[in-house]
Amino acid sequence: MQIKTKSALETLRAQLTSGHYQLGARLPSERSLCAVLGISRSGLRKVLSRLEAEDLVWRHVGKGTFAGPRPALGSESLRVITSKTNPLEIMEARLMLEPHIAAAAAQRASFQEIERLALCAKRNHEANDLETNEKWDVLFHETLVIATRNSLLIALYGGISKMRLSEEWGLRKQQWITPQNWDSFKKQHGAVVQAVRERDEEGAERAMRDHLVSVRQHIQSTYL
Amino acid sequence: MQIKTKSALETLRAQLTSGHYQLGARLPSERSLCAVLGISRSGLRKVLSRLEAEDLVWRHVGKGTFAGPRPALGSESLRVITSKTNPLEIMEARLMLEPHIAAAAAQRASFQEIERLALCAKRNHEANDLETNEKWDVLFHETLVIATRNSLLIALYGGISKMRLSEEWGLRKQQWITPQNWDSFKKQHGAVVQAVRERDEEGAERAMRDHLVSVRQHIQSTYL
DNA sequence: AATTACACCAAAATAATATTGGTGTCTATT
DNA sequence: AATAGACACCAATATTATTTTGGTGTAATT
Repeated sequence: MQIKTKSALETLRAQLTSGHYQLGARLPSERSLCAVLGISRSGLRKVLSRLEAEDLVWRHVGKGTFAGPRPALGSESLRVITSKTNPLEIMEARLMLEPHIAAAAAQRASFQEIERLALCAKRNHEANDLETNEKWDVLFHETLVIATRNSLLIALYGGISKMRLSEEWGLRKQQWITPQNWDSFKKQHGAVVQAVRERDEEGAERAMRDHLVSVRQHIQSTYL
Repeated sequence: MQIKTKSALETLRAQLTSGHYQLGARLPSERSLCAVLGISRSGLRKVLSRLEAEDLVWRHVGKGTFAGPRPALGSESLRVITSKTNPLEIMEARLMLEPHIAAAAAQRASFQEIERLALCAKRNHEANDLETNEKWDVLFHETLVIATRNSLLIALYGGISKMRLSEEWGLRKQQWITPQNWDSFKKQHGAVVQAVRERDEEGAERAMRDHLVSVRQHIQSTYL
């Protein structure tokens, strides 16, 4: 490496470590930065590659060069996720969230929401095709999360709902739904509704966990 | 209402109830639909307003008119949520998710991820301004969720992260961050890292819950 | 009095353009 | 021979412009 590019490297590294560029801040584009430093773009790119290896910057086509380590998260949209996730991942996420959601709902649900919950469970069981069944089931769990009054939770859960209503998901469900578990799911929904109605937070949490564990079990048995 | 518009109303209603338009399907634009039905746009809009009141269609500017009831969830973007939520809501959501995330991470984190975790905790404590501190803290928790290997969880947590990095949030944080708890937060992060390193799922879960409960307590004390 | 025709608005989708990092080649310099 | 520079081109992304959509009001028409 020549003296010119070497001095440029040290200049940049000094600026990055000294806080001249804040964490996450965007550096000038390569085309303008190489002019400022008085070196060619090829030379600058070697410098940047090295700084990237040191986790002092990270780069992305079309975006630019940024100070700090590469953020591994937040870049992917939900659509991209749909293709990468699988039913077991979804169940893991639901098992983390929904029992607590049920508990919070038991604490805060309005009378109207409880009735709506019961209606969803009823329609879900009455449904005579899988698509309608799934729609009411999704609505059941959505109603529950809405009852928590937590707008962030509601927004987050929207991601799960969208995924469940996606087409790829629908095709998969019929593999593990059978007349036997159809009936046990009905009982489990009923248990959740009753616990919420009685403001029994622990009971709602337990009933929801039982339900989701049961669902996961059926998925696992058909997938493994 | 004249006979022409009345017949148009019934035509549309028949198509909507008979399944000519599937649930969620998009109807032609008003400008083309009124031509097809042979009525004026003003007349068509009255018809559509009535159908909307009957929950047979729902409309949105720039999008179009759709068959079925208006979807209650998932329509709001994260930016909208940011204005409606508050620190306590965020902490409730984090308390639901992150202890379980920590447990899963303790089970699956790679060696590299554990080192990165330790680095984030270190940089977080070294930071001498609140903004940098918060950024490393967010990175810490993001690394943890990435270590779960669950792409859905990762996507969902992205919503929480974005909210924490929003400007409104940053202004609030300095109200509850003090030199005293600065140090206790450091110890709590260290406890999480150590538990993950020892593959102690229960310990990681407990350490994370302790940490978040502590954070929530500081928020509550300054807000109430 | 109801309907139509028309003009305009803001939200949203779509299309077009510009910018950015990534890559290779050829020339000039050392 | 080896390195640095200048250039052209690419694909991903951002930015800007344009078009389309439902929403609203007013005047003319029937």
